[in-house]
Amino acid sequence: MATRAARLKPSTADSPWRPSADRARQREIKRDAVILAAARAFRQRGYHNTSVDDLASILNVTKPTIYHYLENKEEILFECFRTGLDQIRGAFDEIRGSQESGLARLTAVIRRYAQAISSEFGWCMVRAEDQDLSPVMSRRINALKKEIDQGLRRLIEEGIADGSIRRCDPKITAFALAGAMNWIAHWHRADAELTPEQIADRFIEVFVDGLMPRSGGKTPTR
Amino acid sequence: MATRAARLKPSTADSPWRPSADRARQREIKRDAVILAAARAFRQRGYHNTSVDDLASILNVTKPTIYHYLENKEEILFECFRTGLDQIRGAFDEIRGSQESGLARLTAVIRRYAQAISSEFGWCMVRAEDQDLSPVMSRRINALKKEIDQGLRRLIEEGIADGSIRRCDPKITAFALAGAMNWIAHWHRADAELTPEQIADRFIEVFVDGLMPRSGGKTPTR
DNA sequence: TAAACTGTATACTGACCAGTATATAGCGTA
DNA sequence: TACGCTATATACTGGTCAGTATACAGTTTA
Repeated sequence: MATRAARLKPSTADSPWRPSADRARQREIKRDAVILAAARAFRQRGYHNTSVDDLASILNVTKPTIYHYLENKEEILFECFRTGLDQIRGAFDEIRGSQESGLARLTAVIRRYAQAISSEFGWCMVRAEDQDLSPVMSRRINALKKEIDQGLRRLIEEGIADGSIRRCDPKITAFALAGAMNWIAHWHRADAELTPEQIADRFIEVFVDGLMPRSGGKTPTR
Repeated sequence: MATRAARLKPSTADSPWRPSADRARQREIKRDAVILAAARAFRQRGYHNTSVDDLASILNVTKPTIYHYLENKEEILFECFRTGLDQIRGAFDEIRGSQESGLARLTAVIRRYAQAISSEFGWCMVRAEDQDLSPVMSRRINALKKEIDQGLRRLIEEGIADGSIRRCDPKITAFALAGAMNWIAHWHRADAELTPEQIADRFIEVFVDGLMPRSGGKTPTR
């Protein structure tokens, strides 16, 4: 957006967009730095226990500098949220057009999902409260959340249709899956013994095979 | 505690403990009313977005009255948390001494767990942040949470030992179960189409049977 | 009836904090 | 060099809110 504005500005220099683009790039880098620092601080101390002054001091600047890059505190939270959520959306993008079974595609999404939730932005994604956001932001966030939920449900439905997933209630199953994964943000820390990949693999085992012993062999997905 | 203090106080009336006990009872009732109102308000608007003045006005009293029954805001949150958590502990108490299989006991706990999480106190239980609590309270809460987690793990281990549960990682499986259930607090509302019992039953189906179709018949637990 | 205790209110304090008004230094452009 | 734009700072404002000092009314106890 800043980049586009810079390009639209008339310029007579022989390399018109070079310096502007560079500045815009700098701006973006700094803005991202604020968002990352915020995500870390929010995860560690909570949204309400982190003041904008705190963020500024973490970044060795003062408050007005933060406000130079982002409208208000809510927008910071929103951007943290969105960054995390985009990773999960990416998981769905990756399997788009895949010819694999519904179950195989679902497990692929689960792996990426677990990674996103374990990231620095996981906490914001999971704990960003409706109540802390204006109605407008709240609607935007809920729309994004809904998209993820629908994506999970659709995969489950497709799995049922192609026979790779047992007949079940797609809605509740999607809730159970999302809940288990979102909860990772509560207990996983970078120094943990299990990597996000390992967690994902074991979750997949639990969900795919179920708790009851099977008479047959192992699942074909592993 | 107030009751005990009242009983210890020397009294010469012919029915010495009657009025005191009555007062203590009144006090308890009012204290509980504060906690319930707080749980509802916190769930609806969040802890930080609910002021003690708000609680007071919901209860048609003023702030000092609230402080007459509870030390500070943190204690209110803690009591909300504990009330919810006690319900889950009750689930474990109920199966104590049961002769059923590990899997059967686990599903029994899940049913009660789902109910507790769907209660008015579910939100507080799940969303009470470490960061909003003093180190002392935080430790107390984490000890209680750990107790639940250990309880789940033990049931899973016992199920594996008695053959009712497939061999799996008890720790991660307990996390997956707890996560799925705790997440109920995020999406379930009293007016939902599914009752907590129905949710629990479908969760059990998902976790027990797994996503992959089984060659054999249905699970014996249903 | 007097003293002590209990429950509740009014009115205040001190801290915190989101957001802003304004100044300024440096850089790009003419 | 002069102008304007960008990035950053200092210093302030207005509002919120947890928690408290104090008063008082009703009830129990002596």
